[in-house]
Amino acid sequence: MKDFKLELAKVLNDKIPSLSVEEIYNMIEIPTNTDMGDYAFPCFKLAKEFRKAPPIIAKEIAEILPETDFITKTENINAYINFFVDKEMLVEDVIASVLKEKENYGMNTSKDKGNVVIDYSSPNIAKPFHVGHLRSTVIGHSLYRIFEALGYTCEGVNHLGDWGTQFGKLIVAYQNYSSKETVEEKGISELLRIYVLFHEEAEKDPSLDQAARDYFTRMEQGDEEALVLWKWFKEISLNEFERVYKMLGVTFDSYNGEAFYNDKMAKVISELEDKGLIEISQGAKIVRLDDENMAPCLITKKDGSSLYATRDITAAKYRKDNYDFKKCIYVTALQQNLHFAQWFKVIEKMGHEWSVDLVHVPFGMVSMESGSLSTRKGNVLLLEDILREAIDKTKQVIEEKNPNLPDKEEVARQVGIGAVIFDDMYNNIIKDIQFSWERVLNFDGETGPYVQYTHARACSVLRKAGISLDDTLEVDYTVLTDEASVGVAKEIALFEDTIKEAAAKYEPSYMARYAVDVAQAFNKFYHDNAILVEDEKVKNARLGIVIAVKYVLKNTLYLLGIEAPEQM
RNA sequence: GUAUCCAUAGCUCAGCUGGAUAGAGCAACGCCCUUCUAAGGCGUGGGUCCGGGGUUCGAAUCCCUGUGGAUACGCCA
Repeated sequence: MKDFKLELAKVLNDKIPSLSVEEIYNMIEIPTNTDMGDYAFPCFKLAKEFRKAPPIIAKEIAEILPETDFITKTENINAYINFFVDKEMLVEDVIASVLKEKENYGMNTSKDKGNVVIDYSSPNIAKPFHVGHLRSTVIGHSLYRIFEALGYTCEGVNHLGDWGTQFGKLIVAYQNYSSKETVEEKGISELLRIYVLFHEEAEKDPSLDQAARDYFTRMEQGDEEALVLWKWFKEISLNEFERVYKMLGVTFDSYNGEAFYNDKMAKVISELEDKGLIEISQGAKIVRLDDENMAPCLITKKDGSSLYATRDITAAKYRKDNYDFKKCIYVTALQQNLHFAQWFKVIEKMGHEWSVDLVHVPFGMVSMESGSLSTRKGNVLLLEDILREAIDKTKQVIEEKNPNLPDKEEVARQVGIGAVIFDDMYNNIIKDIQFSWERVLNFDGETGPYVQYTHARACSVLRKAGISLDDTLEVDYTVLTDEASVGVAKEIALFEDTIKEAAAKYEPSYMARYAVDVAQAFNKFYHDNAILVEDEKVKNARLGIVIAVKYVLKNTLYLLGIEAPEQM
């Protein structure tokens, strides 16, 4: 695809040699108002060099610019030079390349950019999967696909919270308040019940906490009895998680959780000691970070057992050794900022230059009307319940709008879940979210179902047209110069840049916003232009747009981890 | 107390590395289905961009400061 902006930068560079093509490229803007042009070049910055007022400079440059094939009109308003690109060329350039590349449009399949490790979802074993876990899961999964689309090879790691003192708590709780039969029968909900109960009881009787810590220490020392229980709890949880992942369509390449690093930590601790970073403080091993204006990073407790940071440092080293990553991305809540800042710094102090490739992607908190989520307090909203509710709502809408739809169950699943995923990533991920049934179950406006609906609409037209996506379409681009058609083409042209920006900012929301932009442009086009008309030339040209939109919407939804049903 | 994050329309938010009259969606009201899916399109109303300084030709955007909210700060993850 041709980069008109770059071509334009070259033309301008010819008259403004003091700036590089790249500098000019970065100065070129897209006007807020489309009837001011397709591109604009502001001349304010040239004032110093030319020693003239910006509007005069703009006027002078505009006058000496050579004629080019792709610029039809150059207009000078104040300090701006506005350019109008040849509409036919623009539309042809964009639509033809989508029709040529088809489902690979915008997707770099070369896999030659190196490895990216993405650590996401990472739920704690023995706790149910609630709304709070959705964000990491869905954001990480989307980033995975975004980086793959840019040519990276991703390794999706579910760093399960399957190690730590909470298992000591769970074991103590199990022994005190439950039985083998009850856990077998009720599964994770029983584990949750006794976990909550434990915390209530421990407030009254602190010796329970001590007992829990002792049990965890035994686990780290390889105690059989403790490990059998631990393994059992883990299996129960994993079964539950798998069910949710399947619903969401989320996958992982590795389930190496915290326990996986149990036998690898000693080496790291001795490395820290060898490098003189460890200090004993109140019986615990710590790395001081005073010079960084941060609290110390705790490496081991006074009883010698490991901590969160110990396992993260160990895991990072393991990943570097095994994946030789270009980046290692951690998708976790903003609350963990300090934790990541601390241990990233520890890695740096160890002398590993790859510490700069460790990236924490923080997201905002999810709360409910009823207050903050807390597993320990039992204030949870299960993700599965939300997904089910969304699917049910979708079924109702289908019965109302399209009762003859084939495959209703499957479509309801795709749309209901798409709605939940889209809602979670529509805003910048740093924003806190207060969970709202009203918002999640709203399918109008800037929502997942709206984008899916637009895609299904495009598919419907293609079905009615009786053409297959494999057919080669003769498109006469001269009939696609109306505002709505050009509008669609311009949106499509932004696809690749949007993916790059989404990756650079670790913001799947860019893709969600983009999906809506494309859908809006297409719906306007759809409304303004009859597609299946008598005139073959017009029909084929407009079908070209429909096909292009279908591919772009489908790919954008894919990058968000959302399915694109052909009918709904 | 210290650190980090957030503050834009009634509500939820966009606004890219500062640039031409601050944009969407929801909600409200009005219009458009004998025409390819109305989960759609079009229109109307609605804004001291939290306050105050500063940098700049130019600030919602950058810097400082105040206010309000959230979160985190040693043996949880």
